[in-house]
Amino acid sequence: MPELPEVETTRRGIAPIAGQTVTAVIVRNARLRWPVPAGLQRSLPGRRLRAIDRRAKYLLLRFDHGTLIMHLGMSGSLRIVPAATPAGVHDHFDLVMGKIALRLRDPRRFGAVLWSAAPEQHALLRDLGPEPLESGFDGGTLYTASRGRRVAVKQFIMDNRIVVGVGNIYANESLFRAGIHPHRSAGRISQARYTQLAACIKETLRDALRAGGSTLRDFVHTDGSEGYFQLDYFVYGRDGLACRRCKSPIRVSRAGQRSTFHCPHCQS
DNA sequence: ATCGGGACCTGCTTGC
DNA sequence: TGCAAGCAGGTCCCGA
Repeated sequence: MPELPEVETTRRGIAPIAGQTVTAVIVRNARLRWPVPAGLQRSLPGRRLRAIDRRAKYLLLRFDHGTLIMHLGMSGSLRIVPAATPAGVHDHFDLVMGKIALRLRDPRRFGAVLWSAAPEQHALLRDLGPEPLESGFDGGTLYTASRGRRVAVKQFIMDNRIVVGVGNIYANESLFRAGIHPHRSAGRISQARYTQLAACIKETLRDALRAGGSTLRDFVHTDGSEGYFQLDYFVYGRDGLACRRCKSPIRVSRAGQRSTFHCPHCQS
C-alpha cells in the first residue's frame, strides 16, 4: 500500500511520540517479511525515542544505541492507541510508551521491523537513490541514469536505486501528468521530457501528501482517519473510464507484473 | 549489468 | 450458493 505520501503522513502522525520512553515491547507475531529481532523486549524498555525520520519508505525510530527500522509493506499501518486497546488479529507489534502504544497492523505481513546500529549502512538502505522531494532529484538525475536502459519508463521510476518512494499508483499518476506513455523505453526519452517527468513526480507526491495520502483498503492515518488522494486519480484504477482531460477510455496493461494505466490520447 | 519472473502472505472480488 | 482463480499500495532474490 504505502508509497512515499502514506509513509510520510505516518511519520508526521507519530512524530509527537518522539521524546517519550519505551516501557514495553509486545511482539504478537514475529513472522513479518523478516523475523522481528528477538531481544527488543529486553533492550528497548527504558530507552528514550530521540527522533523519527523517514528514508524512502522506511521509518527510522532513533534511539541512542541504534535505530528501529520499520516498513509497512503492502498492507501495513501504524496507529497510536491507548496501550490497553485490545489487539486485532493482524496487530503484530506494539511499542508501548506508558499509556499509549504505537501499534503495527499488517494483514499481509510484507512489512518489517528491524534493528540496526547504523541504519544508513544497512543493506536495505545503503543503495537507495535520491529522495524525490529533495533538491538532489531532478530531470538530469533521470536522464543520466536512463541512458542505455531498455526497461519501460514506469518500471524505471519505480526502481529504488533511481529514485525512492514512487510506487505503482504514483508512477502511473506522474506519467499521466507528464504525458509520457508508461511502456516507453527509459533510454529513449529526452532530457526535456525527463525534466517534465521529475517535476510531475514532485507535484504528484506533494498533492498526495496534502491530501493525507491514498486510502484504498488498509491505509489509515495514525489516528485512524483516512487519506483522500484516491479521489484525485487521473488514471490509477480507472480502466475503461473516461480520461478526465480528453474523455478517451483509460487503458490497463501490465508492466513488470504491475497494473499499468494510461490514456492513449494524452500519453505518448 | 540488466531483465523478467517467482516468492513472500491474507483478504477481497470476480467468474463459472 | 460455493469454490477457485485472480488481484492488491512492496521489493528481494534468482536464473538467464
